[in-house]
Amino acid sequence: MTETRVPIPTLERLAIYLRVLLDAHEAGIQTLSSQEIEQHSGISAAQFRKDLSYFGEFGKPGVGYSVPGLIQCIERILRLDEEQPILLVGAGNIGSALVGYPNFQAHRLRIAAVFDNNFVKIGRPFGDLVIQDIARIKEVNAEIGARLGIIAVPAHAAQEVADLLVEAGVTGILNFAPTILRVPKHVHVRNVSFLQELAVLSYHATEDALCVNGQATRGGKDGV
Amino acid sequence: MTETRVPIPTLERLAIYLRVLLDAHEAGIQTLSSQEIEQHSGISAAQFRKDLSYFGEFGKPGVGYSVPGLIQCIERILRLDEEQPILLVGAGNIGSALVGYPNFQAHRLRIAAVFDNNFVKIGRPFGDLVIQDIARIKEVNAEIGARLGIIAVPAHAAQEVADLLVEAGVTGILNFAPTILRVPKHVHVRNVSFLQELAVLSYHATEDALCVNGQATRGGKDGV
DNA sequence: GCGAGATTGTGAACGGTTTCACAAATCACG
DNA sequence: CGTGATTTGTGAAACCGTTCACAATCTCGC
Repeated sequence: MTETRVPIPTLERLAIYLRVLLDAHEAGIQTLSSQEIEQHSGISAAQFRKDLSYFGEFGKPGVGYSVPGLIQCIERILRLDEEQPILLVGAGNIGSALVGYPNFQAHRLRIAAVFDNNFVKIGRPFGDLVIQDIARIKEVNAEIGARLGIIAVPAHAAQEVADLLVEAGVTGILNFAPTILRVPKHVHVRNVSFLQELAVLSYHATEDALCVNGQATRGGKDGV
Repeated sequence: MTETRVPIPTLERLAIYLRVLLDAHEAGIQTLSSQEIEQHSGISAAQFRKDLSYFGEFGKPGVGYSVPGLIQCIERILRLDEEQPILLVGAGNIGSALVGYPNFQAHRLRIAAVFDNNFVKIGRPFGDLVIQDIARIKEVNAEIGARLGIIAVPAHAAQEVADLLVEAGVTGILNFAPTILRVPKHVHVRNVSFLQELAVLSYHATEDALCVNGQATRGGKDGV
């Protein structure tokens, strides 16, 4: 284990391994080999071992990995070993789906507060929470101390919300708005774009490669 | 432009360029250089040009790219130039957010039918649609002819739904359930996992590298 | 206690994407 | 029409992540 920076894909897979391990744990399985993890995760055994090697040595040669042990380790790595409060901004459809999302709990992720700028919504209940005024976000997070925030507002408001989240002390933002966010260097952003995902699928869904080369260039005329 | 397979990351970025171009178009801008696209998308100019080069030549040296022209080309590439019907399975929170998602329209993506297996829900309105029995999905899609499907059901039901979608003729699946789906080779799956995204952010949100090496291996004892 | 069998951790090879750098193309303007 | 400034498209180089292959480690049964 050399002191390299951990690749993002590795971190993403870590969350997958964790899910597999939690399932196995629930099923009462005590030990799993990298081979078996491959079967359950679809990720190659070699990849799994390499991923873990960034963080240390967690298995026993000839045996495999202790399920409860590895769960603990991965949770520690991902900082999911203690409750991780999250600020949600945007009490619309997506926000609603998120507060109702049942799987957060198992990973100790908890939406600790919801904000919106719509005066009609402020004060109304939202899941177990009450919608608060976005203007008070900094003040509220002084209590909560959340480092994670979710942006579930329309694109045109997203940058402003991002600025507020950063000011409130958030260093990780999950962004559902289809916009590029400008944030300070120490803040991490991950974008979730349904459109992007569907666009990629749309491309693949039709296999005939209808190339549009020459035409395309000519199409440019109307713009110049 | 050689006849290479297009990298997935390129396709993902194509959707981003398209968004930037649509914004520019709305603002009345007629021409954009790769440099300007970089400014608006956060993706390097060289990357942009390389991405487009997989599909042909769309720009004019010394000038840049015609905004309306390039919009058309990218839409054609991504098969977003004509309406793309989508089957949604799962009339829960996430499904609800999706039918209410306003940005699909601009990309000609349309959720054409919603399915669920809950008898209480079947027949009820859902957005502009009526929830239909999942058992009839194949029959219904014989009419619609959708090639894209969205899985927004609990993890334990996801594989079964995937099988039904494939049988109904879908070749691209957007999966919101936290499970690995097994599908035939010709079917493409893209997973959206809030947990995974938040886990990655959670890792980065705390910068102190608390390594847990030796301990971890020992922690394994309780499992073996 | 020892040999057979299993599985890990990791350096090295590989393959694919991104970045670089520059020739070719286009336009503006005198 | 020719020169200079601009920008594209793309081969080559650099970079990064994945796959491979094997020595080191551990367990089990005799």
